[in-house]
Amino acid sequence: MTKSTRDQLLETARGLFAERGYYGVSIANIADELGLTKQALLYHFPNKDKLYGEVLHQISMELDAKKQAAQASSASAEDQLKALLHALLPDRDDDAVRIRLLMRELLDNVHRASAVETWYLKPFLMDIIDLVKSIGGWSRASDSDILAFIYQLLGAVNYYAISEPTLRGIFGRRRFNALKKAFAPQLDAMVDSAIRQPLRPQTN
Amino acid sequence: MTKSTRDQLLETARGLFAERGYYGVSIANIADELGLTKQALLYHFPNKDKLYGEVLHQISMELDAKKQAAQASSASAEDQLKALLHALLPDRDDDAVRIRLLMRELLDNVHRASAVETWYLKPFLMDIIDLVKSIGGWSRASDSDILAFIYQLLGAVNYYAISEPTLRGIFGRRRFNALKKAFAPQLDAMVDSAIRQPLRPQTN
DNA sequence: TCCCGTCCTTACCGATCGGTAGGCACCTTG
DNA sequence: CAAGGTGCCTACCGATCGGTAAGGACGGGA
Repeated sequence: MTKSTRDQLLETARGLFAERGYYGVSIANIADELGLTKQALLYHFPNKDKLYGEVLHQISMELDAKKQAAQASSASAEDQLKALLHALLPDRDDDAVRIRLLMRELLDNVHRASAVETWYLKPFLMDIIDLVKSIGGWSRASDSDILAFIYQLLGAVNYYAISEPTLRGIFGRRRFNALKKAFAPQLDAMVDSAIRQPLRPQTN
Repeated sequence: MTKSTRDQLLETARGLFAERGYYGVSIANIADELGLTKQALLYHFPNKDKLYGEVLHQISMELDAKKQAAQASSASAEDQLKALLHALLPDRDDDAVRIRLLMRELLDNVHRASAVETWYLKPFLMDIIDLVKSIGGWSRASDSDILAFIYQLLGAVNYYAISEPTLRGIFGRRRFNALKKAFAPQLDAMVDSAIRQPLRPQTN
């Protein structure tokens, strides 16, 4: 069974939106990619905004699935956190596409009234806070400290993910591959060392 | 002495490009903001691309200045690294604007042939690699490990910077301010603990 | 056979895009 | 006073934007 036109449109739209952003892609561009006219697209989706919203919705669900899979995969909270970070690292192309699109959404969220990013992000972060809290030594940390810690890890992963093409361009394929290999262990090391010394009493 | 129209246009363009992206802003939008027509803008800049390029050029120079200031501010390499990270954290509004725009550039760099991000980023990263190398314990680390470490720190800072409005929306002003306060110390702690245990022999 | 959805087309709309051509007011310099 | 450059304007261009209207090809069921 081949994919429906609608699903193909969603997939194509996701790729193009991730690559060029909402305003950088016209609905005609998306339809063209499949050899269709934009009116074909408008038959399946009422307008551009709704199409974009559906793409975002799909992505937020996929991300949630990743989180739940990571939590189910391992017993120790520390390993669950690591598993989640590894799951968020870009392995396949569509991983990178998803992260790029969410990063754009984060940037656009200021001026466009798309609450999608917000409502998916909040429970996502809350769950991870709980996860970190159940790691020995972090149980008495403040929510702010934990959130800062988490957000730094997520930032490391996501920023790296969108930088891959640029880094490959800067350093060449060989050195980039070495970097790619080094990234995950280095991330683990960061989690390890942070967990070993959760927080010095800063009292700020 | 008041700012020249040209400088005002550059400043306005920077803000709008950061907020809505290259395709999300028309040159008429930029000129309107100053009560001018787009033809006034086109008198000062040959076309939209050149204007955007000049904005990027300014930003890359400002970033370079921050790096040099951080390196000059402190004697110990570790403190220099921390100083640089703190300098990159968004304090004023224009800090956030700069980071947002560079993040967009990083996303667009894949398809638009703007080499600007690349040439500013490469020496920037190279310098920081040297900086980290001169920290005790990291001198024998591979360039890949160091780069991964650095990139994680930069990612933490930059991702947080573009997330501030969203995070404020999610958690409210009070809890967001607590997070903002917690972020810098938490970042220092991350650097501290990573420096204390530079790398376990991974041999990958 | 006729009819009715499904799926996609051509034709068209007003608005806006980046950019060009040409002119007008103002200031400086001779 | 005349000349020329500066800084901005109105008018206009073709292309493209998101979206509407209407119709045609095609398949299944009555």
